Amino acid sequence: MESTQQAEQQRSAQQRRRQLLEAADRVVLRDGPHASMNAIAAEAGITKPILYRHFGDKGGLYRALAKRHTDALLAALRAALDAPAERRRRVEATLDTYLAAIEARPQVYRFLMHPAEDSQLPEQGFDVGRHSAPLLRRLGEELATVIRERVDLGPDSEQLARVWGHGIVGMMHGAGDWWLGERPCSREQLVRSLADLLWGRLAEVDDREGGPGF
Amino acid sequence: MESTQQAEQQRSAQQRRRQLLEAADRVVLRDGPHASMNAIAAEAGITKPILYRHFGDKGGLYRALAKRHTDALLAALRAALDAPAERRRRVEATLDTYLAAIEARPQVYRFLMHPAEDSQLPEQGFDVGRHSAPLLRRLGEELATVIRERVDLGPDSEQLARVWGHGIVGMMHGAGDWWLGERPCSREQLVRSLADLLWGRLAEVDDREGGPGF
DNA sequence: GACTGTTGTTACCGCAAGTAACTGCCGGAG
DNA sequence: CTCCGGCAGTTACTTGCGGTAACAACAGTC
Repeated sequence: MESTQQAEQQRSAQQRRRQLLEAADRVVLRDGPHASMNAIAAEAGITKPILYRHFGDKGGLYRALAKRHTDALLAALRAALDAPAERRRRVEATLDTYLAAIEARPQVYRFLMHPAEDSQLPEQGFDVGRHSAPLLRRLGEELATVIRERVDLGPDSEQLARVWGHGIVGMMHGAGDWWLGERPCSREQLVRSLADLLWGRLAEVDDREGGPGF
Repeated sequence: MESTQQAEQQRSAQQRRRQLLEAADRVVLRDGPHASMNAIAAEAGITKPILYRHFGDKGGLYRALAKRHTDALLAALRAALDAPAERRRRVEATLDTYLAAIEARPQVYRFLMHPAEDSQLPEQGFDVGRHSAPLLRRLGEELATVIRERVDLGPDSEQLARVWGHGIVGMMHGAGDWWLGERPCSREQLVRSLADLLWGRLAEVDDREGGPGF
């Protein structure tokens, strides 16, 4: 016991931080986003104040935790997004990568989508329109960049690319969340349906005969 | 008679409940979703236990509060969705109605998007894929119904309509949230850009010459 | 050996959710 | 008139969590 304790003590602060993050990860993935600091500290074999010395407050710990997972997922998505294939294939690969990730580790997904919890000091009123998780914001910007670089949108391409980036990410998120909860179809089918939507099938298909309004 | 007495009591209880909800509304819209039960009770001129007698727990109060606003917004959106106009106009009107609503009352928006708070007993692990606010779920289903009824999608129209419903709602939500936070363009422009996206412009536009991957 | 920084502890504060137990009131029964 | 059951409302409490202050051991340094 003492030897391992001493060995642990001699490690650098960075390594300690990683250790703590891994312990926090285990607890959060087991108990959900409402895991208490006490529980995390206990899992790490220490007590609360040490966590606070390393991460400031709970928001800091959660932000650090979220950053790890976000970076990992973003790297995977970047790979799918940058693959040398035609556009439709890239879009499908990216959708599938995202959906496979949230399907494989739904607890991570649930944690990542928690919008910053508190972290809101009483400023004035409260910050509006910052519901989305940082992951979605980063993803939207990333996709906007890719669109801007790869697609020729004519004038206003800057604005248009950003709108589309966040819109497509939102579509992926919304459909993915619903799908993960109800599992109404296979992943391949979902990917194809969403790609079809983006490919304008909504505009092409006919109205039903006898529908109201016509 | 007992029945009339009970009816009167129920009626007054209903009125009281509405009064309390209105007070809660004021506090939540002033202080944000972290308003304390004490504060709400004080605003209503009473004390905590009465709130608990009426709503069970905080989740119950918040659910009742959210239902009011969700119903109101859904009614407005249904009107836009059912208007007798061509499809593109209906889509734009619906998008604009939603965006105008979140623009006009961002605090309501912020409150509605809070995903059910806790309310999760430790079953096994924790419920996966239920991040989205009830509003978004209901909206997605609503839109799916409209699509299914009005558009001829061939086989698998059931699944396809639901995927598209939730996907489009997610797109609206994601882009709307980002737009509300950064205000990068006018509402009209946002509406048009999103409608363009849905109308397949992404599939139509050309790649940039010299891009990677080709 | 005293001086200082790191790493850890215990014990506490403040605050919010939720509850138990009491009080005052009103309308009907004897 | 009096007594009594039920309902609105209160005070005062428990529990649990985020966050912090103050203290305790141990390392290396002069």
